[in-house]
Amino acid sequence: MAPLYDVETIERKWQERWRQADCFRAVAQADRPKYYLLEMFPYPSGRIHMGHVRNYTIGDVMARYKRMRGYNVLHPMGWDAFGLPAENAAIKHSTHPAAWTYDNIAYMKRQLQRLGFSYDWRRELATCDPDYYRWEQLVFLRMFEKGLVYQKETTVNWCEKCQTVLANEQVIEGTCWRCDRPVVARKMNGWFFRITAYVEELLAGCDRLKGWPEKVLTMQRNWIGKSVGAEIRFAVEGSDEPLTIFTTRPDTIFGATFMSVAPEHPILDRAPAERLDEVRRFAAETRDERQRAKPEEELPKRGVFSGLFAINPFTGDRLPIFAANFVLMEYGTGAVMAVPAHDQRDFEFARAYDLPVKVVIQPAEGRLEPAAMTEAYEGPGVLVDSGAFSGMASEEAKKAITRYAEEQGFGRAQVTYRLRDWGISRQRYWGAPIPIVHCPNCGAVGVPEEDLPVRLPTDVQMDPSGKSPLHSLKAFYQTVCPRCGAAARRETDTMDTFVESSWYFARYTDPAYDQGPVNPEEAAYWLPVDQYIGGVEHAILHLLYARFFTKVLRDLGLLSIDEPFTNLLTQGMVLKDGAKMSKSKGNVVDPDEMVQRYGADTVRLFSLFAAPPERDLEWNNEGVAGAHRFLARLYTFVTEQQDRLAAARSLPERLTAADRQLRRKLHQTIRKVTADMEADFHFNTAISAVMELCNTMTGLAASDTPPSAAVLREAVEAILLLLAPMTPHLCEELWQALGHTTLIAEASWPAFDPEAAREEELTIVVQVNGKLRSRIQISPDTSAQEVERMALADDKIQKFTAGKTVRKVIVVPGKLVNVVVS
RNA sequence: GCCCGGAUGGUGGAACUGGUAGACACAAGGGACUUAAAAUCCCUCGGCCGUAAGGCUGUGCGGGUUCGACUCCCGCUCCGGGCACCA
Repeated sequence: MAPLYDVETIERKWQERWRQADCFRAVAQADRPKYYLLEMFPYPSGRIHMGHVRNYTIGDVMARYKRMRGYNVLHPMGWDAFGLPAENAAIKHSTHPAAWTYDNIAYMKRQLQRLGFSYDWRRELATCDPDYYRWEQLVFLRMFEKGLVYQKETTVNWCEKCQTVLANEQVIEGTCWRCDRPVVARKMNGWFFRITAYVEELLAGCDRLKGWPEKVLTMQRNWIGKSVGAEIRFAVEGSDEPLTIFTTRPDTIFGATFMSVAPEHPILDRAPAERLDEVRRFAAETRDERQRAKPEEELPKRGVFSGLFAINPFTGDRLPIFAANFVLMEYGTGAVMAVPAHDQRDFEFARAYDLPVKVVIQPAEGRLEPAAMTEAYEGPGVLVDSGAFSGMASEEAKKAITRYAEEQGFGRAQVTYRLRDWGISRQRYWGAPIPIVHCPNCGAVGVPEEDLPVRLPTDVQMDPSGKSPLHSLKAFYQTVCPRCGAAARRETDTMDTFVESSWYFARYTDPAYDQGPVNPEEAAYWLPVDQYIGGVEHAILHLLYARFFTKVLRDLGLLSIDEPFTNLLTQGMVLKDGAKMSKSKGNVVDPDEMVQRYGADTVRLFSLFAAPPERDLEWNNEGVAGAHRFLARLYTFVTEQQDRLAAARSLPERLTAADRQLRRKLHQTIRKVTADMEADFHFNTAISAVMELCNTMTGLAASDTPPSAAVLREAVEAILLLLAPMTPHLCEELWQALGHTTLIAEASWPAFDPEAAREEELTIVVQVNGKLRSRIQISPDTSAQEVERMALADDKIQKFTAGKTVRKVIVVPGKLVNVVVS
């Protein structure tokens, strides 16, 4: 289908006018209410995809709407420009990551501009720009000073072929996503952000973020994974050093029949010589097994007796200590007391190795017999066989037993989290250098702030192996210690790219500020972000990191907010043929092609119309054509009557029935669309309301008794204003056609007139026993008694009530009458 | 396994706080205009019965509450997402 009006000319024209008028430039004005609207910035991968189009369209509608409502709107755009794909592309195409990245930025920027998004491009930033990452390095150093950054040796995903660490998400079923070779676990030194120092505040914030989807908050809470319980020390036979375990069920401690520790647990080094080989072999096997296992696979419970025994401090029982494949060194203390009767994993393990099962909790219903149990009972109940604690309810016993352990000095209440510190070291080239120098005398020393930025050298040759050139670039890593002057080695790892995206929203408030990461005055005016919009795939990573970083920047005195994003909208995916668009499936829809064929307004309109924002959107080319036809009808209607409409002045003194009908529909539509915009971003219903209004308008205009020109003009103007945030180019064009000389982008949102919106006549539904039987027309001021009388007198209703007794009549004012008969 | 969502015509989706189910579109079918096509315009469009008027039925399934249930409650089924030996 060819475009039905000259979209190319119209859209280019208005994009140019907006640019000339500079109408999306944001300037802080203390006396005006601000609105900071932000969409997640893109990675410059090459071209924008429909997911971007949808995300940025939703954001643009809100930004334009808020402007029309009188807010001082900040709506910036930039580029999440560091990342591994640039390195891969550079190797593949024999270019430089920077060149590839900046080419992509230029191309994608043109694409975004062609869609008519109302960004303040003056604030554009790219995170690979030294003027951006120098401030990130400064924040890193301040965090280092405060102990919020530290280095430690840890296990990472390493690809031999690519000579690099892979992020968890780059490990596909145990193999490298790029070369398909198995990933190996490797101990490496790396830098960590102490996000766990903020774990309680991050968790508490989840209860206060009223503007976030509950789903995202739940995911964050789960990720943080707070467990309340107790830490208990068990003496180990023949050793001074106790074995410390963490449990959430101290109430079951009398039921412990053995102990399980992670295969890597240090206590195993103390195993008797005759068991040591077997224990070490088991640890090695488990490591391999975990390596090979698919992530979702639950391995059968296996273990090996260490030869060691622990003493239950409550019972004095001698408990064999097993190395077990299901115990994780990274969680809790890497050791657990095993209560097979009341923990499913321990139960399975006990059955597999023929270990005793001791019941210490009896449920309210029934009675547990160890021999008869086929699974553990993990629910609450009453303690039995638990010494002085017998007879207590399990919840009460948790506290009592913990208190007792504390009094006796072998335990205490303890809280454990699933959240780990954030490992930010990447053995990649295309990232922000970590501003550290490793000195043989002084250890890790921060680069002095006056020496920032530590520039990422650009005169490097990319190594086809994927190995970062920084590791072998003497000019980069050879340096001297800033503290003692000794020859030293510069850190050659770069930062995780999630660091850049953790604070970019704050930088937008003054991206050129050269006195620090954030201009305090601008930040004080604009922050926090009032509305943030992006994909739900960032529910944990980016959104949690950004929350963490906000608190860090606050504690460094750089920001004065606690949370970065007041309201969050997670938009659904764009699907084609029921599946996510992908090259391999061949179901990719190219935004450029769509824009060229139908124009930006049509693409925007369809993205908004096809589904509410939070739901997945099925792309449908026929539907796009339909959206285009709607715009074309409006265009034709206005241009055909342009002279009449442009000449029309104030409303006539006496309105005809058609005038009143159109105005009623018009003002009802303004009310409806305003409510949709304010309440829940349901643009799809807002658009359908405007479509109804257009149908009413064109229908009346073509009738024998058309509305007057002035009323038509009022309707057209309102339609244009209501659609302006969604399809801004066409609305500007038609706004001008009506004779306006100012931009609709700078116009005010229309007000609705309740008087004009009021119905002159209401349709009341009449039911008999809840079934629709008739409709009656009444005037809005008819009394309930009168409505009831009219309903009962209605012919059709009489038919259904004849010969029956009317038991009850329910009148819902303005809605319906239900006659109950029997 | 646990935690969230969701299920409405051929399709995408509407339905306020329990009050006309299917708005608005798309597709399909029929018609008008045209030499023809495109574009445009008009009509039909959940299912069953009926020439019609109208009736019955219908929001994943089974119960319940209510004058009245897509909406609330209880019990399931299926689909999507997140987490997952987390002690």
